[in-house]
Amino acid sequence: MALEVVLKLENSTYLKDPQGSEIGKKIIKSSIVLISELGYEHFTFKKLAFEIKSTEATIYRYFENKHKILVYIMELYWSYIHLQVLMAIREINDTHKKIEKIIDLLVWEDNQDVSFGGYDQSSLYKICITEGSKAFLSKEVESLNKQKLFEPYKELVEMIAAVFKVHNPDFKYCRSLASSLIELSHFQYYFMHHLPRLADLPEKTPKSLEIYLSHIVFGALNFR
Amino acid sequence: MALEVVLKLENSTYLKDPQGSEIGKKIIKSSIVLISELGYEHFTFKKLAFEIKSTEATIYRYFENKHKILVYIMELYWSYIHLQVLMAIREINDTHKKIEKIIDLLVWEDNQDVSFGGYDQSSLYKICITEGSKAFLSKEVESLNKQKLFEPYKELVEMIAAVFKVHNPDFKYCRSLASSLIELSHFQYYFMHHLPRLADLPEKTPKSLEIYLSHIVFGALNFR
DNA sequence: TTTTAATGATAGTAATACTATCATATTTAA
DNA sequence: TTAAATATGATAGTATTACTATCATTAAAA
Repeated sequence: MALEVVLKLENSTYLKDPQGSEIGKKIIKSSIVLISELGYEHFTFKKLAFEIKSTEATIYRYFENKHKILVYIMELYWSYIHLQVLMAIREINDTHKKIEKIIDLLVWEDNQDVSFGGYDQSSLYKICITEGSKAFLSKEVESLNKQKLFEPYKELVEMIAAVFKVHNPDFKYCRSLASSLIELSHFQYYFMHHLPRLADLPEKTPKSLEIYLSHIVFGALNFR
Repeated sequence: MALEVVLKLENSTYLKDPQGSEIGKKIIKSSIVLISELGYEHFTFKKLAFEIKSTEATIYRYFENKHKILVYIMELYWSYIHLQVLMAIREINDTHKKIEKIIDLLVWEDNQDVSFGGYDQSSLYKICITEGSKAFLSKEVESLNKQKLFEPYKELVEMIAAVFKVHNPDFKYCRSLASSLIELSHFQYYFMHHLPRLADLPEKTPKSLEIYLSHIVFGALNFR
């Protein structure tokens, strides 16, 4: 299956819509590869300009600064997961199975078979694991938040929380559990690969991470 | 109660031990205040030098770069929590109560009454909430890890994991649960204050966060 | 009291994160 | 078809950052 998906982001993450031009698309594609290779801190507009065979000036016409590019990429990720989850759980009736599916979609295999905007899937996953939280852990949160930059994250959390709510209407922390699930799926993946003494997932398989996350989610939902 | 605690860190976080001189202590104290005020990204050696009425050159004799200062501060935090937990749970026999105490110590009230090294407690907490994960989410992890820079975090996780293991010897993810607990205590605190739609803790009280974390931990430990 | 170590003062460099300007190419609209 | 608008390229320049290096001065230790 090769499904083409194009997600349109509507907010002030960018100055000029990168989806609207060839060079804009190259900016996003190359940013994803570069940030995952160099790490966010070592990623610069100069390196990106060289990569897309253009100039810094051009990039600045699309994005105010590199942080906005990171936020844009994370918005792509959140919207993408949102869409994937929506499509996948539609046909499932059992909430337990829905939740298992959500966990499955949050933990990516190396071979993601759904192409999406032509972006490098494994680079995108690397970024959301290692750089994702840097999108909102900054002094500028309040201002970025006012500009609705984290809307896709919030919508994803609310959608997952709604599934939790159906599973257990008495559970009071559905949103917290949803955001915890998303963050933990990244952090535990990172720990199992880079700081293994902070986790007990020696096999380093997506499956073992999914089992751990299931314990967390169903443990909390079925508590008491 | 005013308890004086001095923690000695033994590794290559620093070039010259900041605890060994007045100016060294000022570097740490002011870094804690400055990073919490400006955020890690806007914190520079120049601003720090101005604050301690010294020069950049002097700071470079203590720390290679600002990232090492952040790691040093996080090591202080992890060691401090470790010590607090050790002292607190010694006299508790019931593992359930031990775990509740751990959660209590991870979530700080505004008025921490235990002075520790003369550092500003609320600034230290702010840093570990907002900047903490930046200490290890970097391309340099592997190298920093080889230099044993995350040892205090690992020891804290292993200590908490040991308590979980006594509570439920069959639970297979004690380390992951411990690191999850620590990270979630920071992230959910951050969400409840800055991105409230990602959490359901409208009261924004330490207590409500502790209750949520208890659900996660005991939910997972008592699962099935 | 002499050596050693710590700090201060100063200078300099390469890279980063921008801002600004003008020319040129391309697209669109009158 | 031509004029106007828009997008990009080329280039330059600035303030700040993240260092490295050197030498003088001061304080502490032998």
